[in-house]
Amino acid sequence: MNTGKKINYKSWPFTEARRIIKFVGPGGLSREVVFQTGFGPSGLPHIGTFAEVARTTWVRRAYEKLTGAKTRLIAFSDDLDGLRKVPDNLPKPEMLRQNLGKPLSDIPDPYGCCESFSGHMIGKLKEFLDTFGFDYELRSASQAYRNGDFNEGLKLLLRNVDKILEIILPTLKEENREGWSPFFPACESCNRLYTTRVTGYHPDELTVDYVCDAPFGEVIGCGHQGTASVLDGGVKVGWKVDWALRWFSYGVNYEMYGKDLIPSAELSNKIIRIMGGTPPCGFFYEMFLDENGEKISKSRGNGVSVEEWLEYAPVESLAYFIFRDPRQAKKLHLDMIPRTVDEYLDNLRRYRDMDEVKRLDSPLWHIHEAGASVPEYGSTINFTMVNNLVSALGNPEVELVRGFMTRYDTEVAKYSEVVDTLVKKGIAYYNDRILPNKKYREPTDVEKSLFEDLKEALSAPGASEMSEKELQSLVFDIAREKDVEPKNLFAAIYQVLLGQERGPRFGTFARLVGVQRVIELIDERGL
RNA sequence: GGGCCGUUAGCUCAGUUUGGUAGAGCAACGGACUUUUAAUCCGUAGGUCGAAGGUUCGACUCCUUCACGGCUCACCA
Repeated sequence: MNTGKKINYKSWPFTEARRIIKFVGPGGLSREVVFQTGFGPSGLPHIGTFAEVARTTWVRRAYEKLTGAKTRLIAFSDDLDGLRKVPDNLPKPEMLRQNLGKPLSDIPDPYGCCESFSGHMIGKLKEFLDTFGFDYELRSASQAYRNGDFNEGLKLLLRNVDKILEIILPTLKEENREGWSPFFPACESCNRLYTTRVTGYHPDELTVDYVCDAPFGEVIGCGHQGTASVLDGGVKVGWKVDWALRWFSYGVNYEMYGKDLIPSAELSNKIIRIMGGTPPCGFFYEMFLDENGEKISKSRGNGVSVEEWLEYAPVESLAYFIFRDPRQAKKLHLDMIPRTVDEYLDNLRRYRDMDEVKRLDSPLWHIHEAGASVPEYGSTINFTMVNNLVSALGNPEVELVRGFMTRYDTEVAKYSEVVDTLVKKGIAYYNDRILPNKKYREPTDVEKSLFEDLKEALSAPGASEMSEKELQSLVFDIAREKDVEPKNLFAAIYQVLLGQERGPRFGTFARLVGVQRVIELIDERGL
């Protein structure tokens, strides 16, 4: 894989890959590079989850392409975090309320199907990621801590707790500094994490003393006093320290994060240095915004979910959208789906004629498994056209739409896979987003009589055998007979019969849906 | 208060790494197909590249300052 080495591919995953190459140094190329991405399992996976794994994967593939080196992607779930508040979109809120402050991995599954709360969420995450064919190793905090994966790092943290406090405390509000500890012991009596306070450190014994008496939301500590080992899951460490611990223990070389985590990443960098480790190559990305430019938040329900997007458009289009410059905040809303899909299809058409060098900088190369699975597409059919067509046909079957398109472009059959998805999604989009906004105009008196003429002509013997051309000229004849500009009658057909400003060529349309259907449309409007 | 991003055509964005008098798509407008209407083709118009200063023979591009819009952080991962 040396062919690409001298070429400066400029798409951002390659820019990132070059950063990693520089970062690991000449000796690093022979070692496996570890990419990481982390998730909080307190909720269901969402678009940010998708974006983070996708982007990390793109950089990973670019790095592999440039170096031929081996890589791994660790997907890490923070299931040892305590439940901080009861999510309002989950069942059994009362049960969850009673478990506030306990590790997510030790709380029953509110859906009742998995072994724990976090088990359910991790299962969903896995399902979600597998849908898109991502390659990753799933790990969880509960396993990692309890298996002792982090023990070496935890020892170092305890031995250097003074230095860590020195770094973290100045970043806290005055009133929170007193008594703050990077360690959260799980109370051996009530199993809560956030109600314990560390009262003493014992680096030689590898333990901490604690008392479980702190208030946490609606709950308060049980009053238990004890000593916990920092090893094997006896304590969990606080967020920024946790991040450093993971980097240290797994030898993470690359991780992406939202820009809200920049300060956290800086602190974690300092902490891992105290531990004697090397911080990974970090990359922050901008947030997703809704149509009003506000940050997308699941709890507020603004913006778009992955599920919604996939209902109306193929997954490739979402990947295509997310691919664009991660350093630029992106507005994400459903109304931009048609444009995004069309742009994606445009790229697909152009991809065929690109040389290898250009292809590597195409978003399609990246989003389709490093160029391994870019579909062929040469038709001019796009999402906008499908939408117009579906709209004109009035919620048709997939078959009917395909038939219509074949008339327009005989090539369509060659790309049936792409086109069929397009049509299916287009129909869903039409039903949910266009149909509710249709406006049927009442016809004028003149138009009424024109429609009557049209209906009469279409009902005449032999009309059902008319060709597209004959049907088309029928409209002209009828209009001219009454001294009406033909274009006005066409406009009336779209606005009165179909409830839209524009539409397909009448002859083709009538031929496909059948003369009888046109008559029905006229009848339906009470003409 | 700290950090960050953005500002280029009506809209959505390329172009900035490696300086050489601005591009695409859509929208608009005009035309062609002896019938403008899912379309296609040809063409036209549209930008003091947020502002000012600096470096340079030359700046959208590099440097400095500022303005505007927005995001984010202070233990919540």
